[in-house]
Amino acid sequence: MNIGEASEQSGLPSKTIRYYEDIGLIRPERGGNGYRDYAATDIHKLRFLQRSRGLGFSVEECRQLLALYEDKSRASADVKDIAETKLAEIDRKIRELSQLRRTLEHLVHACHGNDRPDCPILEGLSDGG
Amino acid sequence: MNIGEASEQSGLPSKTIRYYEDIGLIRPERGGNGYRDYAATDIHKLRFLQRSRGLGFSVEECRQLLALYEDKSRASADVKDIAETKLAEIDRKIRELSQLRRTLEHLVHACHGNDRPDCPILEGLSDGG
DNA sequence: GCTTGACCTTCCAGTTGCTGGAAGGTGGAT
DNA sequence: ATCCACCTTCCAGCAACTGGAAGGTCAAGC
Repeated sequence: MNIGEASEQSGLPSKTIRYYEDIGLIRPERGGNGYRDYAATDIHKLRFLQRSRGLGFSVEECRQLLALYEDKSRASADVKDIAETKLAEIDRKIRELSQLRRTLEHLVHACHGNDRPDCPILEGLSDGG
Repeated sequence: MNIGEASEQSGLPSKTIRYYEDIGLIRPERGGNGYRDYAATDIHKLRFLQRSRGLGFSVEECRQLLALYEDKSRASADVKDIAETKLAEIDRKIRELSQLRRTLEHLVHACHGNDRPDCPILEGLSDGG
């Protein structure tokens, strides 16, 4: 599969896919013509990258997450720690998104027309939960 | 409140806080000595920025989100559209995080010791939940 | 009152993570 | 053979910080 279709399948621009190869996140085969050739697992990894990057994980964190799928990493013991740290982080992100959602919804529905500069909803903004 | 305490309260490095001022996201007062002076609402905004940035929203998106708390924006009609778009986006992010969580947990608990290069869990990686 | 040290200021350079564009090769269709 | 859409590398620029230099501020202690 060429990079164009890989781009479509993963939702990532070709440019970004090449960049991810530059920094060693993926290693597609090359055809006789020099074109990159993406296998199914490459596409899975790319989609995974597309998602986790969009969810606020850094490229290095994504590298760790991807490493969890590599055998040598999965064999290692401290990788479980990494995974559990990531799980906790994901839980926190989910909580924060839920809070953000509540705040936003409240703001849209309840605060319409209120023009005080220090709207009480602002108070709830940072309370997390 | 000086920038150091604002940094502690918000979880953002002072550098980042100054940067956010540079690009016009916040406008703290200045004391007679030239020091930035952060009010409670500034802290709320900073914490909000810390969170929404960490959740994968771009600075420009954060600017839009912050604008929802400004009166002129709240009065406008199409801002409700922005808010609803953001709500949908947040819902999507929550779903993706939940899927990422399931995948990760499954991988940690169920795939231990499996050293096939194309572990079937990889298949589930991109299926979104 | 003078020094010490922790804070603050601006400015400028470097890093990360892309993103766009130039210059040129490949490959199927007419 | 020529077209056009694809691919390649390389290099430059942008977004969002991040670090460090050079210097001002302020409360504490001698």
